[in-house]
Amino acid sequence: MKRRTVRHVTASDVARASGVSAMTVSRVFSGRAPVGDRTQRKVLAAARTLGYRPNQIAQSLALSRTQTIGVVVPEISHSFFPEAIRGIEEVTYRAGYHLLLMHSAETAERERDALLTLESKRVDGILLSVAQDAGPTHPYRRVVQLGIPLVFFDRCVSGIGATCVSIDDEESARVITAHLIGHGYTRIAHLAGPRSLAISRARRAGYRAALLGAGLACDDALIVSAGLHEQAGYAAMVSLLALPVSKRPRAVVAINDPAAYGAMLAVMHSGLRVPEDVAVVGFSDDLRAELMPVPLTTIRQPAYELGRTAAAELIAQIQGATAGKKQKTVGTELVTRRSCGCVTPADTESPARPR
Amino acid sequence: MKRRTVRHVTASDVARASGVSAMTVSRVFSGRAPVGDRTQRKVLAAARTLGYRPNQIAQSLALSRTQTIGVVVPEISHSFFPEAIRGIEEVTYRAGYHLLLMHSAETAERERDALLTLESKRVDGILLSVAQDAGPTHPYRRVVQLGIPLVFFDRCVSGIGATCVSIDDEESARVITAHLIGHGYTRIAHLAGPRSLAISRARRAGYRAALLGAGLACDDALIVSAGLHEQAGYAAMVSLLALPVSKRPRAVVAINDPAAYGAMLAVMHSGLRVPEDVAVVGFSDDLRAELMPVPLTTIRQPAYELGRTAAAELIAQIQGATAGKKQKTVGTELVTRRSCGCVTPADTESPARPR
DNA sequence: TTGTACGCGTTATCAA
DNA sequence: TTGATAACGCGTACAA
Repeated sequence: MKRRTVRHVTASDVARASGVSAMTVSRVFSGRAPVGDRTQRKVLAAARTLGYRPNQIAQSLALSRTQTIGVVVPEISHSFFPEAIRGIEEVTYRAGYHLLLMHSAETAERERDALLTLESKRVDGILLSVAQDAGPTHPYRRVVQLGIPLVFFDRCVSGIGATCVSIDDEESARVITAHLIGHGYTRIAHLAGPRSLAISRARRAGYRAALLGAGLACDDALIVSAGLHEQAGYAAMVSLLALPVSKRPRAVVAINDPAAYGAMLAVMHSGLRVPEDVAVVGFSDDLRAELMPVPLTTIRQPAYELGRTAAAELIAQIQGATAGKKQKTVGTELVTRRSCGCVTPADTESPARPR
Repeated sequence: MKRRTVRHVTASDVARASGVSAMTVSRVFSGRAPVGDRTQRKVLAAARTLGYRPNQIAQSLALSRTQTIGVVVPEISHSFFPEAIRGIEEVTYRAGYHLLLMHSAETAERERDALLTLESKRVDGILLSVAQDAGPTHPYRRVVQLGIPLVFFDRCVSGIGATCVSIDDEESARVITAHLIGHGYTRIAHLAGPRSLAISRARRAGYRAALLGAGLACDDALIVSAGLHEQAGYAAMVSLLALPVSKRPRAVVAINDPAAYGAMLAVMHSGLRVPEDVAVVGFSDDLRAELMPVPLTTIRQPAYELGRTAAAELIAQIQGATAGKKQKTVGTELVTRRSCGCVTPADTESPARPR
């Protein structure tokens, strides 16, 4: 005959049991008020026997503070985001904040929904990575105007006064493209991401900058619009392979690792070899990069570090720091493996040791 | 001169602006009460111009319901959990619940902490996967006694009256071991997990059952205690390879995929081949299984499905269903790849098509 | 159909 | 050092 409705012990219960007022109980638990030594012991004893835990919902209402941070991600299981979330959690946990995790599923509608919900739930701040098909209207602006601290991570929107923590996409794309150029490639294609995403535009710009900086022509026929996934990379590569042999690229800079993987498969399925016939490089260094049929040369995105940085920045803003830089970047690293054809076999012959 | 403290629009503000009482505003937004047609329009108009959103903290306090579910996971970025969380999110989102994500980092202390916090935050229910070094005291019992619905997923604790959703570890381990036996292996080792985990015990039991069921001896020297990670698998395999050649196993059943990966590397680093000299099979089918130096034969754990099932079960309990089965299992699948030496090369020569 | 009074559990404020 | 009271923003119960 269990009662269904949970009956929780309140401060008044503890107060009654220990012969003081509810206010004193509150003081004991909040810690920041003078309480008599004996009183304190009495209260704590009563609280222990009754199993009292302060009701954080009531606290939140009274204090207008929830100690909770909303995290909005476009994907949950793409390896980048779990890592970033781990970084976020690491920092927020230490600072005494908890995470409300929302999933936008790459859609503008669910992202908007998530923000409104987080507003209703009165989170103290929001960390957000923009959905791929974020629409034209910006629900972010409302958040900023309400005065809710907002920090974008990885995928940002500029011009609305929110801080952005990301890698330097343009510079990183320039570096990896220049790496190919430095090893003698000249006909280099780019599997570009959706134009709606700032990272797509930045990476494309870096790709162009590298070509132009090396005095190479930038042939628009070699820039193919793709999505962010394997299938899209596969399809885009197929279309590049359909070009006349003389126009066919000898190397490909993919928008990210999954797209690079798709491209790699397309090359192999067409009977060509990576990197001998077509070199492929990615962007992300997700878990699988090292284990692909041909280990992938890519840009390592420090997802964990990025999450930490974004979280630290948000907490600083919540705690009233005068908003610092609007743009923070965390460093990336070029990871050279076999797929770019720039390494001697000996370097990568034996499988990596466990890490 | 922005004010730092967020000033939110309340129901009273809307009431004043539309010439009704706060109660009527509440009725309009909760939907379940008779409200005059004209009144409704007035209220909605005022709410829109003012940008009113109900304060869910206040709602929660009044209703003793937060529409929030706590999710406690021991690891965030191990590929299994992101997938499971995605399944959980899918179901809870549709049912109008939100997720408070807590990370126990495989420690009993942080797990306990997480549960107390979730209690304080008055979540409507909790989904939990047990930490590896969960101590002897069970903080779960308190949760159950308080009447907070609790459902374990993947890693469970029995005997405290909470439902458990998991795969049938014992049966799955039996199946994959039997698969090896069916292909002629007789000296089969097991890289076992920590005894403290129920899944470790179950998988070990399945391994034994397969051997005994086939009339094979179960040699304790071939059961090596390992952890759940690459390094542990590597070390355990090294110790097996140090056995006299006649006692050395021809096949290894690892507790999970990371351990199998470590074992595979150990075999290769010792100059032997997988599967020709030592066959290796795993358990999990994480993302990397397909892409390992030798593609890994393993048990596919439907993490997504498991998350969905656990979430659905929890919501049913929250909504007052008489607690159903205490134990639910979701099906697994044997995924045969090259590492077990049971497949002809032709089957796996070309890389998989994109999925 | 609408409004008033009160409670949810806590904290800030002021008085003792 | 401690207690009484009001307030946080909303919903239930009842009255109008």
